[in-house]
Amino acid sequence: MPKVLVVCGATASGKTALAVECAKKLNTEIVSADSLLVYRGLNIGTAKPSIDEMQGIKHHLIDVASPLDNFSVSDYEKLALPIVESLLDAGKTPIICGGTGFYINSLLYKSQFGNVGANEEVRLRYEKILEEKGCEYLHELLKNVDAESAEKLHPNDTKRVIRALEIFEITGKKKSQQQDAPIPRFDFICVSIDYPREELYARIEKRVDIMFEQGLKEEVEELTNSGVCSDCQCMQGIGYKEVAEGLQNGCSEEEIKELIKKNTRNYAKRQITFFKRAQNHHVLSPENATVETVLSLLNN
RNA sequence: GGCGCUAUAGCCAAGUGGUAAGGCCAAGGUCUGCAAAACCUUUAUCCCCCGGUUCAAAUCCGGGUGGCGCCU
Repeated sequence: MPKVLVVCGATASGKTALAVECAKKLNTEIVSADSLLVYRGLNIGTAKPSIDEMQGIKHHLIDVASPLDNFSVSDYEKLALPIVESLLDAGKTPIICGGTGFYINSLLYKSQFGNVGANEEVRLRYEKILEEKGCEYLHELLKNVDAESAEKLHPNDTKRVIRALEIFEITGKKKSQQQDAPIPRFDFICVSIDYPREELYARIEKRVDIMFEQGLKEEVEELTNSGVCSDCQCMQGIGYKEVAEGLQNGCSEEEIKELIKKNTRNYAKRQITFFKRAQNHHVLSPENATVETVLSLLNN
C-alpha cells in the first residue's frame, strides 16, 4: 500500500469532505496543503473547514501563521514535512489535502529550492532596476549570468527572472544548475474529483454567494482594522483583495461578488492545469469519488 | 409619418479607399522560496443585407433592414 494519499484538485470540488471520510476510515490525520488556510483569521473567504466539517479529524497546517506574515512554500515544507514523516513513523497513511499544487510538490519531492531563501534586499534592488530599465534589461542581466534559465523564462515573467538573479547573486551558482531532480520522497497516489466544467463553476458561484451570507465583508473589515493591509501577502487571496479594493472604490456588492466568482473560476482552471501533470494521479468522477474507490486505489 | 445619427468577434471598441488596432470575456498552457501569486499562447477569410463606383471598399454612392435620438 502506498504510504501517502494526496487529495488534490480544483477549489470547490469537494476535497475536504472526501479527505475527512478517508481519514476516518484509515484512522489517520490530514495535512492541509493550502497557501491561505495557513493564515489565522482568514476563514470565510478561504472556505476553511469548520470544526463540524473536520469531524474530529486532526488537521495540520491550518492557522499556523499570522495574517501579517509572509508565508512561503519553504515555510510550509519545514512545518509540514515533519508531520507527514511522523505519521508515517506511526504506521499511518498521511492524507495531504489541498489545492496548492506547489505546496504539495514541496512535500512529495525532494527539492532544495536552490538552497537559498528569499532576500528582501536583493529583490528590492532588482525590482528597482526593473522599474527603471524595464524587463528586457533585467532579462539581459540574467542572460549574462545564467543563459539557460533566461532561455526558459519569458522577459515579462519578472518574478521568476528576479528569483533566478537572486539565486545567482547569493550563491554564485546558476539556478539552472540547481534544479533538483524531482525525486519522490514517498510512495504516494494522488486523487482528485473532476466535475464537468459547468458544474464546477456552478459550485464555485454558489460558494461565493454563501461566503457573502456568512459575512465575508465583515471578515475583511476586521482584518483591515487589525492592521492587515493590502500589502500583506494573505490579502492577495481571492475574495479578500476584491472586497478590500471594492469597498475602497465604492463598488457595489454585486460587482465585487461577480469579480470574485470570475477570479475563482480562473483559479480553478489553473489548478486543473497544474494537477494534470501530477504523477500517480487518479481523476475520479464525482460519483466515483468515494472512500471505497480511494482505498482500493491505495491498495493497488 | 418626417428628419438626424448609427450598425465592426460573446461584449466594449479603433480604423473614413490599399487588404481588420486594442481591451474585456472565454479557451489552452507554464510553474523548483511571494503560487488563491506571477507569466505565456490562441480567438472576425472578414466589417447588418442588396446593388453601384473603383485596379482596389469595413471605408465612397444608392436602396433595404435593425437600433438610438428629435420632430409631427
